[in-house]
Amino acid sequence: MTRIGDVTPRTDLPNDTAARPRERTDLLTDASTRPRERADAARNREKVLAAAERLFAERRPVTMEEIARAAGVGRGTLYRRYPDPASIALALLDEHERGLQERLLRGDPPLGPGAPPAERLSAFYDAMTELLERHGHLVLGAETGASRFAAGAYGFWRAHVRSLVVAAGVPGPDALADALLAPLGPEVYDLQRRNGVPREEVASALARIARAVLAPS
Amino acid sequence: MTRIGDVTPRTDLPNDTAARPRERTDLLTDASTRPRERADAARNREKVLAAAERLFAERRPVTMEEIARAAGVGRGTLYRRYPDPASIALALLDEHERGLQERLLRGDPPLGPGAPPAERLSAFYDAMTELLERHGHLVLGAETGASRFAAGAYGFWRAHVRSLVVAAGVPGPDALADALLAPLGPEVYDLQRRNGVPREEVASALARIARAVLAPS
DNA sequence: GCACAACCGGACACTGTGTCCACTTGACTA
DNA sequence: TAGTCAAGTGGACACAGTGTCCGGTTGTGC
Repeated sequence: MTRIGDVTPRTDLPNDTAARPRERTDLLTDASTRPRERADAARNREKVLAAAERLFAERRPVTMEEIARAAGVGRGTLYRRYPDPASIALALLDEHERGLQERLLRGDPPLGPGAPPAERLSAFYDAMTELLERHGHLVLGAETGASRFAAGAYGFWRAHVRSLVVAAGVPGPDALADALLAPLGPEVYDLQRRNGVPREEVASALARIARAVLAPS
Repeated sequence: MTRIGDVTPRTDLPNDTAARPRERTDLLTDASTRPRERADAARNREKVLAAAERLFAERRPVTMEEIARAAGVGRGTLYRRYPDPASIALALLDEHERGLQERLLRGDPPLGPGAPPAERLSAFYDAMTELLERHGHLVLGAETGASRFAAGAYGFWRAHVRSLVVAAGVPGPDALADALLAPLGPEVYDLQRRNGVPREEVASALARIARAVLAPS
């Protein structure tokens, strides 16, 4: 199956992913050949993103209509770029996830290559809880429920965790990868924080799982 | 906090829970004092439940309108009993979950009391995957996303798992309980099955986690 | 067989969706 | 600097689903 080396930080498009989700030709044409974005379009994209960031931070769910209104933009304009609110949250989230993905592939241990699998998984958990802490509202907006698995990022996280399971010599990596990723679902993290469990405690519970499952017996 | 002994299999109403979610007085009046259900009402409830069972099995999401139409019943009638499709799925799911809860509390080991915590958790995972296998469509209809935690059953599962963590002497039971329950989210299980992982493999991956985390070091 | 409470179900007002298209704007050319 | 026209804009529209309301109907207990 998929090996970690096969996976690029962003499996779909080089950039502007969610902004042009319907133009499948983007998969073939690179940024230099397609006409550059017009000034009014860029201006509106900024307005939309800023308004959406604000709305996601204050409540859920956020509707396309609300975003359009808050951004002072027509509904047609919004739909031109984004098919739904989740894809807008995803666009906002994109660079944060990308940074972490970069660190996983080429950063220093224990997050990056070099450390034992149990330590790498533990560090991954820690980094993910930090990302959830900082941008949880966006993750909840973008990757809720089953749509979480459809988002490009999940495939990356999964390939990473799976490779760690394999490296640790633990059998059944396919089933384990999803199981080990499940506690990072935004709803779960949100529940724990709401129940008064601090981020550090969540991270250390996950570290315990990581070490128990992947540590050499 | 909550100890396992405090929790009854169904934390809310004695029966007919979802059927009368708005009549808060039911919390005080017992079944014998309230007027018994009329024949036509009972007939319609059967029709609604049967239609909903069928609809949930074949696709999602299921709307109130569809259920009403399929059951040959007016929308007002449907809303009289159930506030939304999830509560209908919950009503259908209720007895299955209740049976498992009973076995956890008073059944034979390793599911019931008596076995070591790691084995009990492992058996719980196994039973839950079987429930998901059999009634996954209902669980997906009833306990998707964050609403899963709001459902009464989640509190029960959580109290059970937490007590096992405590019994095993593992620190941080509050954070661990939710983390250990996360892989049983219906979306996660559904994803794994769709990816071709058989139920047995999911169960054995979870068993591995259970033993690694709770086994005496 | 009567009275009345429980129940029924369609109509209504409302929110949000996604598409469409006549109009406007701005980038490029001559 | 003006002209051209594709790209971009935004409001109107048709639609789907929600949740409530209330006049009419049906059972149950007396």
